[in-house]
Amino acid sequence: MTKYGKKIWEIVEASRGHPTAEQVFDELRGACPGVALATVYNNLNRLCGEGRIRKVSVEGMPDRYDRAARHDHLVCRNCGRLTDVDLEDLTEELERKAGVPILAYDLKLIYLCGECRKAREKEGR
Amino acid sequence: MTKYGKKIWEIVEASRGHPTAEQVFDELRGACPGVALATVYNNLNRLCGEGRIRKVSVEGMPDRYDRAARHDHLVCRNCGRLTDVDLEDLTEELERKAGVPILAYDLKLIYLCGECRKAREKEGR
DNA sequence: ATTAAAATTAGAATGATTTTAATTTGAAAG
DNA sequence: CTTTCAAATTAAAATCATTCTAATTTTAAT
Repeated sequence: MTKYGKKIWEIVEASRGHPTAEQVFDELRGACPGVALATVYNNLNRLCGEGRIRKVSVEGMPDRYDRAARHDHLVCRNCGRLTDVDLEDLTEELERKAGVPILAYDLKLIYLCGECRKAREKEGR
Repeated sequence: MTKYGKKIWEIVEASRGHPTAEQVFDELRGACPGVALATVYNNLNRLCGEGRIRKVSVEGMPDRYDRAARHDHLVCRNCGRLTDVDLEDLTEELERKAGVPILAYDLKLIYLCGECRKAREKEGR
C-alpha cells in the first residue's frame, strides 16, 4: 500500500464518525503537512475500488467514508446525522423477494435523531 | 398548483424512466418553450417537499426524479441503470430489527443489468 | 545507476444545483 | 376593472464537492 494510502485507510477505519474527504484531509495534515486534497480523493477512490472502505452518500451533503465492515445506516431526516445500525445481512432475503440476483444493497433508515426530535417538541409539534 | 408545477408533476408521474432535471426540462420545453431550468429545479424541489414526487440519487450521476408511490430500486453496479422493483413495505420489519422508530427507508439493490452482464460474458469473466 | 510505472501535487476545470435580484404572474380585495 | 401583494418565474452568476490535467516526485525493480 502507498505512503498515504495506508494512513488514509487507518483514519477511515478507525473513525466511527463517517468523515468527509475534507475531514480526512484535515486529520491527515496533522501528521503530513503538505499533503494535497487531490491525494486524499485519489486514495479514497482507490480504497473504495479495492473494497477496503466504502462511500456513503447522503442527499445534499458531501460524500462520507466508512469502514468496509457490513452494516447499515440511520439518517436523520432533519439534520443528516449518520449513525451505524447493525442489522443482519438481508442479501438473501432481498434477492428472493426481488427475484433477481443481487450483488449487494444500500439501505438507509430515515429517522429523527434525538436532538432533532427534542427541537421539534419544543416548537410544539 | 402552479402553472409549471402541474406539468412537471405530470411529466415525472407519467414517466417510468426516472428522468433527471435536465430531461424533465427538455420534455417540458416541447410544450413551453422559454421555461427556465431554474423553474424546473424549483418545482421539482417543491414537489419533493410536498411528497408528490421523490428524488433518487445514484452515486456519480445527476439526481433523478420518480413518482411518489412506494417502491424500491435496482441499480446496476456497472452502468447505473435504474429499475423499479416492487417489494412489500419493510418499514415495520426494519423498525423492529433496528429498535428505533423510523419514518421511512431508502433501499437500493445493487445488481448487474442484462446488458452489462452480457458485456462481461463476452470479455470472458 | 537506470528505468518505468505509479503516486503526488497545484491548480484549473467541471457540472449539477442553488442563489440572487429583478421581473412577471395571478389571485384576492377594493 | 384597478390595485395590491405574495408567489412564481427568469437569466445569470455563484457555489462547491469532486475530477482532471500536466508536471514533478517517489518507488521499486533491473
